Amino acid sequence: MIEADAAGTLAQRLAERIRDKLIAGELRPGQKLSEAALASTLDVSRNSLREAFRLLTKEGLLRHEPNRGVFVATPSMASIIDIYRVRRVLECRALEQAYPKHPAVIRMRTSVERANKAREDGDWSSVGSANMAFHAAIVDLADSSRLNAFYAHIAAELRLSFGLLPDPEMLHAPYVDLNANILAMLEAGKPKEAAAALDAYLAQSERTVLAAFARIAEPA
Amino acid sequence: MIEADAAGTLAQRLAERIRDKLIAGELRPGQKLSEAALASTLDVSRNSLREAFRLLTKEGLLRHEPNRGVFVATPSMASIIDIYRVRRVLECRALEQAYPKHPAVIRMRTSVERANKAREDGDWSSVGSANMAFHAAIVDLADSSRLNAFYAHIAAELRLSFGLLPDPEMLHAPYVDLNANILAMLEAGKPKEAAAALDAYLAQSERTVLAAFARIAEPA
DNA sequence: TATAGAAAAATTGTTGAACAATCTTGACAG
DNA sequence: CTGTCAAGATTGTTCAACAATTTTTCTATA
Repeated sequence: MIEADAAGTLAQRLAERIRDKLIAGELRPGQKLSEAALASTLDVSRNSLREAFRLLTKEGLLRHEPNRGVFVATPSMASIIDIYRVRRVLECRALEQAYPKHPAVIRMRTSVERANKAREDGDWSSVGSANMAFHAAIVDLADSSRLNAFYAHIAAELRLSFGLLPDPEMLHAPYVDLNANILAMLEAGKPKEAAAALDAYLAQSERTVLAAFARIAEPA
Repeated sequence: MIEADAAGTLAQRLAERIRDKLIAGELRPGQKLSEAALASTLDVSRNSLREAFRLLTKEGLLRHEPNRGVFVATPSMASIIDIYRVRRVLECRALEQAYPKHPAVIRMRTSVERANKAREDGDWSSVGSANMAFHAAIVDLADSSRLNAFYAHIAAELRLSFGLLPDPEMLHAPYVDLNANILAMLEAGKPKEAAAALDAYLAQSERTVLAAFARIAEPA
């Protein structure tokens, strides 16, 4: 893996670079992205950058105000609540209706194992990645490429919110065991119970994120 | 309402114009959209048109093959099946978990009434519109702007498939009464039953569409 | 005749400059 | 202090050009 991101058109590559900066926290929410400045920084033309902006705006990562510019999307209580509603619809339904021998179940299991190992090593960042992979695998149970793509956007947007929080990785840590439980129920042929557990998981996670967000949003 | 579509940037307006042509059937699936030709037809620059292409590609209405061009998305059995999977996840879950006094219920009712009236008048096109509105209202029960936006894309893509079929509006006609039943169950405080009925509805609709599609796809 | 391959043409990818339209800033008058 | 208006900066849009890639055309050869 020597190559960086040499795929497709320049706009796509640009979108990827900016997306990385976004989830890496290099670009702060609400920050304005000047066309001229960014174009010269990234050493591309304004036209190409604008195409990338259109891409990222459609993904919900940027906000485009005509004649005013594009800004990094700013997470809010409302957006976090909205995102968790989406997660409940997609994940719970996919899990509830899942075929217990679906290939994605294997990915769920490997994700749990990776998370366990990472937790032992104290590698919280990897715990977070494994957790995200676990939930992406759940959505994949529904066998729809459109749902997968949509969930990828939602997950990226949620990561934007996480980036604002202190100790973002720690948010995932408590849920490793819950994931294992959910997986066990599914493999035991009890998808309904697994879905119920997932619903509880999401409710708890949502409360935690909202609380942490409220703490930093209004320190008044 | 004299104004046509004077909102936002040129790329957005272009996207809307092309989207309209797409669902109106003026642009055929698989057809290549030449940048130079379309730009001169629509009397805009290639750059602006390219921005619009990026928008519509993200919506799933166009397909972008780097260095080869953009094409009108071509419906297939696989895409129809995928879309109906999405519909089941979004609509059934939203209905099942719905609060019976949610404002969207009113829109569901007016949609049913509009469909009934249109059917009496033999206005099948309006029956179709009312039917689409009914299902959009169902998704709105989940109270998520992201789900609403996603469903709008899915609906537009499905309409692309309908456009290929003979008597596309007739596809909606048989379902007016089923919608009324679903609404009645929801208003009677039985969301679970309503969701089950909707699931059956979608299964039947999917079969019909697939059968019609198969008939025109391989007339060998 | 068929076909592989090279040359030519057409199309997409990308850039830079230019100007119009709109927004932002800041000075100034009341 | 506040509202107005001009100046400056930024986005919106177009155009022309060239590079990179694909498609088409044509030819030489088996």
